[in-house]
Amino acid sequence: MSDFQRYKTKRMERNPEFWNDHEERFETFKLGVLLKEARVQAGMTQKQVADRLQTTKSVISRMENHATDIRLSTLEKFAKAVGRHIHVALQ
Amino acid sequence: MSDFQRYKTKRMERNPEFWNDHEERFETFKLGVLLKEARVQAGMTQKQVADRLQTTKSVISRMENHATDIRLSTLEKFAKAVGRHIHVALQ
DNA sequence: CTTGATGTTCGCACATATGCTAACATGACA
DNA sequence: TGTCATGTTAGCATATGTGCGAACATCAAG
Repeated sequence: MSDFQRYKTKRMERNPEFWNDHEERFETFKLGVLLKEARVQAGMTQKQVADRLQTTKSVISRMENHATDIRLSTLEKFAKAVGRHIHVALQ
Repeated sequence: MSDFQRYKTKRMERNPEFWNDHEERFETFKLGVLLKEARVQAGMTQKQVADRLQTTKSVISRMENHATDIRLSTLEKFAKAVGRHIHVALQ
């Protein structure tokens, strides 16, 4: 089971109406999964990423889980911290 | 000359120190150009895009020119208005 | 059972993107 | 010359993302 499926199942238990029509939240959640995958693939803990960004682990956790939206600059910072860079395209 | 070159030249005249070390602004400006290109290719005016988003043309102009940062949700709205969708990747 | 590492969530203060109006510049066109 | 369409910019109010500390849950190691 994917991380996304796992999350969705867990989320549904607590708050069934969450997924009804919030396409945007859905999209941004997928981004959170993307962030986590990038971090894990870099072999880093949330605290390690946080230290590189001179912030705290709670900030990183929120980005990977709760965030309903995010600024491009924040995304870019995270990407750099895990040794990547973001690519944005309109297609 | 590209839109970017034109802008840079014009911007330099007014505010030479602008480009010294603001990589982030630089990046987000390139995004502005991307937005404008997408809109023009869609054959739409700023007002037409604004109407689809139920906002004003000044908002669109700022996105294409001044914006130093932007939310993913805002980017997505713009993309939809010009008949596209955004693609974000960490590579 | 205790301890440390890791991750999650909440509440608050603060920074800043966003939405709007108004004013202005420019170019096309009658 | 006057008018309209288009685009830019500034100022303000508002919405919301971000940074932080504190409390908590889980799990592995001792």
